[in-house]
Amino acid sequence: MENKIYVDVVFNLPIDKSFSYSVPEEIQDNIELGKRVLAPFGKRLLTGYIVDILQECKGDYHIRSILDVLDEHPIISKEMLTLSKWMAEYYLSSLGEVIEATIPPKINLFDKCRIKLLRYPEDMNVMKIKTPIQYKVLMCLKKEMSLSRLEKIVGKKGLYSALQVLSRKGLIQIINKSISHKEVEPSQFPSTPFIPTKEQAEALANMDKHINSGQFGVFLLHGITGSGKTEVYLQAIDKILSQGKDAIVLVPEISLTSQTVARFKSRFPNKDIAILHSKLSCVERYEEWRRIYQGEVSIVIGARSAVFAPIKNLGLIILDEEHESSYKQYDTDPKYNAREVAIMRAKISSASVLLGSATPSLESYHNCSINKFRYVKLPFRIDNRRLPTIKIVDMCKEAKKGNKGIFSTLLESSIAERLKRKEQVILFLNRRGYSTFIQCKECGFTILCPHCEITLTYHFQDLTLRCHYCNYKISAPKICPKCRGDKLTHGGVGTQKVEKELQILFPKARISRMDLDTTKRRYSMDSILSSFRTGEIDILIGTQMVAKGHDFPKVTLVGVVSADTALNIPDFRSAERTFSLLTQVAGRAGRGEIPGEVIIQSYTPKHYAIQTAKQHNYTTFYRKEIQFRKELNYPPFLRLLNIVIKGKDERRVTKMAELIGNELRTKKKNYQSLYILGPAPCPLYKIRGYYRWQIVTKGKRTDWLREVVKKSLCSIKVPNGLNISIDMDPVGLL
DNA sequence: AGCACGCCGACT
DNA sequence: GTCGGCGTGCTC
Repeated sequence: MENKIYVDVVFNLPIDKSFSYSVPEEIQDNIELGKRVLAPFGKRLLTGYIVDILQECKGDYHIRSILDVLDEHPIISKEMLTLSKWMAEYYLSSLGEVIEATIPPKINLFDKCRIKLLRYPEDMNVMKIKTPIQYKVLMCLKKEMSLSRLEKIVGKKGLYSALQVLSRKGLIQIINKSISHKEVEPSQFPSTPFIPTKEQAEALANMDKHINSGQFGVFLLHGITGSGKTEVYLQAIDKILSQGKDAIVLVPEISLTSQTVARFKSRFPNKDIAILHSKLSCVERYEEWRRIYQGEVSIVIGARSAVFAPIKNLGLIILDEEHESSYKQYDTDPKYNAREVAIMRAKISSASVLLGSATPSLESYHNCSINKFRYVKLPFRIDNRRLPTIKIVDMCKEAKKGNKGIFSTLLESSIAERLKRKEQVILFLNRRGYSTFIQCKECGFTILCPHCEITLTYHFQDLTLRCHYCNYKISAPKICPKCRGDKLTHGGVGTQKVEKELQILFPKARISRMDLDTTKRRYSMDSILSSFRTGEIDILIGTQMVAKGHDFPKVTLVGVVSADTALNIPDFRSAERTFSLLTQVAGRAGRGEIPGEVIIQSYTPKHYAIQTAKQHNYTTFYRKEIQFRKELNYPPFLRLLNIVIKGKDERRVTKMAELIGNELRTKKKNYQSLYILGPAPCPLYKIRGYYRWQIVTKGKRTDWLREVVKKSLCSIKVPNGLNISIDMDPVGLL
């Protein structure tokens, strides 16, 4: 006598709940955690994921039965399910949505879920075909048909129950050709001889002990630009592979995958490598995922979402440029950070994490200082090549000299010099002109919020300056509060403008621009980069994307058109971003034989982020920055959770924001060290007709933050036309 | 998220 | 009279 079995199922819906179903006896043997099921949900038929198996079912609701199990083998492993549950809780997302984010998109479309007609009833009455839909299904089915096709013909209404009844009567069969599952023997990998430098060897020896022990551990590899971090990655992976384990390598940008893959392939020629990122087509992505799932692959290289690669025996996750904000997903739920997820995944799977950066995030470096992470340093460049010399041009002085253009005389003459010598130039520009800050052209002063120390944003409707964290408001001054000068200007120059002016100054130079606009096409970035590498371009103008990881030996000059754009972004991380950006771009210069030179233009040349970048001094920058974070209660000392209210009707948005703000403030009394800032307009408070306000919550403990926010939001009904999104550990810049 | 129920305005 | 707007509430 078999016991009845129930399953808890979650769906890809914004519902923070699982639903219990009974399981028909015929498919009870097929039930397993992490498999997909076809289940009736209201009037709909949905694909859900088994997250629990129960012997009995309590609850006074009417229990329905699942229709079918869609997988032969679990699509979500036990470890991935544990990880998903943690993510759902931590990022305040529904489990179903998290699970859906961890598998390739539209995977359900690849299901060959088909309906087969077994026999046609001679007499409808004998078979008790009662409902019209059952009749319709039988009439439509010739021999075999996909479920989606059938749905199109007969409609969704009542289809699931009709199918259920018909399959019970043995008239039809529901077939799934699902993903198969191969167990593969981990093969021994012959290691290729490679001689690491003294520093690299030391770094590796440090890690080896822990990697060999097969225990969870996080390493921060702090290697200055050009110190050969990639070689350390390769060595670490070699170690992991020789243990029969597999590795995931995360890179911050899709553009970096192809060159990383090339490097890894030449190093591990007889290993299969999979690539995962969002610019792959659905089919390609699914195919790569399938290869990993079936154990054909030992190394996965990819962007953020590759952290979910279905690797079976995970040994190591590498995050290159771990400080990059692109590891944080901020547009769709769950708003996860691949760095945190990687660490959690490694913990669950007893694997290691290797975070690499020339400019570690404050959080990671701080974690080293409290011994949560292990710190490993590569302090020298390969072949002891010198770091480029950095010159800072004070643009205030430049303006006083009467130079009103974008380029200082030094930068202009330096460019001319390189052109004459047939060397290459990169001009870097952080085009974030949107943050309409006001800066004094005479003394470089920007007005900061007295409470939050972030740049105030100019609102032209009511001529005010506002803090978008706490909504501190003053009317926009006409003269500089510091030097009494009257040359207050709006910051922000675009790449197009730079290109135009440059073309006028140097009509013969071959200039190319690389930013979001010119790289939208799939391989356009690769083609721009390769023509720059082969010397078809003299000057490359670009945004952040030129700063990252590329190796151009012929580049001897890097110009930063304006270091202030990044510095004046209204965000508490603006100094950190400026420091790392300047360090990264500077790292592009002098990678060949000829030493490089960097010229940084700024109206605030004395700022510590710019000064420490000039001196290549991370430690000093860290000390100053961590002190600032401590004084103003910013991460890593307090944690942030951001609530964004979005809608087309501005008044309704602000009203809702106030309502939530009040609710939070009444609820926060039960908790210690909790701060509610705002509501205030978002830095980009109007996008495509939508108004956005935010409430920044700060607290010592993330669980309390989540609890307060959860409780406050569940007592508020969100009306139509308004959207509320929650962002744990936001990286800012919405 | 969908989908239905439900309760008020302008139409054949 | 009803067609249809979208507010509210539920889905095992």
